[in-house]
Amino acid sequence: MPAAKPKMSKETLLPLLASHVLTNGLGGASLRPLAKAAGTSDRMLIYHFGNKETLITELLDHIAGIYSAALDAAIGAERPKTRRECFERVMAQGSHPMMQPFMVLWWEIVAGSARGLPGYRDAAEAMIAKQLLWLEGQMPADDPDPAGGARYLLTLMEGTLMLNAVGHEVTARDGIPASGL
Amino acid sequence: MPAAKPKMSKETLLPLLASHVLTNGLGGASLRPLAKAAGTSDRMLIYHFGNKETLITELLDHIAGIYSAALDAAIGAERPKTRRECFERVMAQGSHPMMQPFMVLWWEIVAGSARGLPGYRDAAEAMIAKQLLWLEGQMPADDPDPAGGARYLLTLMEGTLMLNAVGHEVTARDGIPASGL
DNA sequence: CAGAGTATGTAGCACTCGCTACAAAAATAG
DNA sequence: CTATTTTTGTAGCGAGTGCTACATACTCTG
Repeated sequence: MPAAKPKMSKETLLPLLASHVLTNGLGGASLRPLAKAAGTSDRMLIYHFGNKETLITELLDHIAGIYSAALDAAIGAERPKTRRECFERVMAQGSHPMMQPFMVLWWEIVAGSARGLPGYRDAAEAMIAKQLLWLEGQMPADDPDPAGGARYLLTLMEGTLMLNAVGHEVTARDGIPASGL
Repeated sequence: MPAAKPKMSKETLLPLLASHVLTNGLGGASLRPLAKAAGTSDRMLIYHFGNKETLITELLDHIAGIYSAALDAAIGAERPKTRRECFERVMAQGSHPMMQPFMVLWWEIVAGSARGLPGYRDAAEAMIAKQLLWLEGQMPADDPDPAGGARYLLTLMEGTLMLNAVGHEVTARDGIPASGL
């Protein structure tokens, strides 16, 4: 017998949409390809979400949730000894090929947030807040100021990731002082 | 008599196109609005540039040139005394309202570069390289490692600007250690 | 001035966009 | 089972997309 209908809904649709957006981008996403990736029609996307804007907004929210869950799942076993070690470990994780689609999408979210597109700002804020919290939990146990250190490392990380994104890997690598942090 | 025809060409077109893109964004730019902003028709844009892709590429190159010239025009009179002073001065300049359209566009360029869109990467690379060079020239005169310091400050700056772009101004401000740099 | 090349306007093509009207099927309620 | 509501398919609308065909002007060369 043919596959039974999976009874689609926002909840079943969003993961499929997210997966499509992670590989194909967010800015150029249009209803018909999105629908095809989710096994439906544009007609049904509008039916479930009302219009494209709220679809994107809810999709961004969903993606922020995925990201948050991914961070939760990536808690290191033992705490790093130094801030530098923490930085390097987190950067290694963020540079992992598996995370690359996420990074590519991330800059699109930043761009949308900077331009004030609806939904982007909230998603970006949530993802940064989560990352900050997570980073704070990953700081060395004896760090005198974990919250401040997390903010500092986050700033360095994002600057480094951006330089990587635009092909300045060398600048990014040499931008981190050999000692200090 | 009516205004004489200014004899359009790539060179006369690009500044008008750049101005339109700076306020209206790059991703959603389409030929007809671009042409209208430049006082022409889509027909003529294709005539001069061949197709949209090379138009965007040349436009990005032109915008990188504008940015470079703006940096050249913004050389401080006297050198800062410390790296921190240098950082704060440069950040103040980058946060100036006048520069905001540039910053909004910048993240769009980063996103395009991360996604591998043609032309974006080269423009982003050029702008970062220019900024790095400029920053190096703005470092304190007695800095032991101006090139390394410039890379470090650039990393911090871009991380901070990104946090600003997504509404984490507080995180951005507190992400810079009170002493050290 | 004749002819050649360059520049520009008009109209339109094939396509995609977000979205809707209409109707039929499917599930649910009584 | 009947009646109502929820879910889905088909078809299409009006607008916008990049781009082209064709014809016309303009400008320069001989």
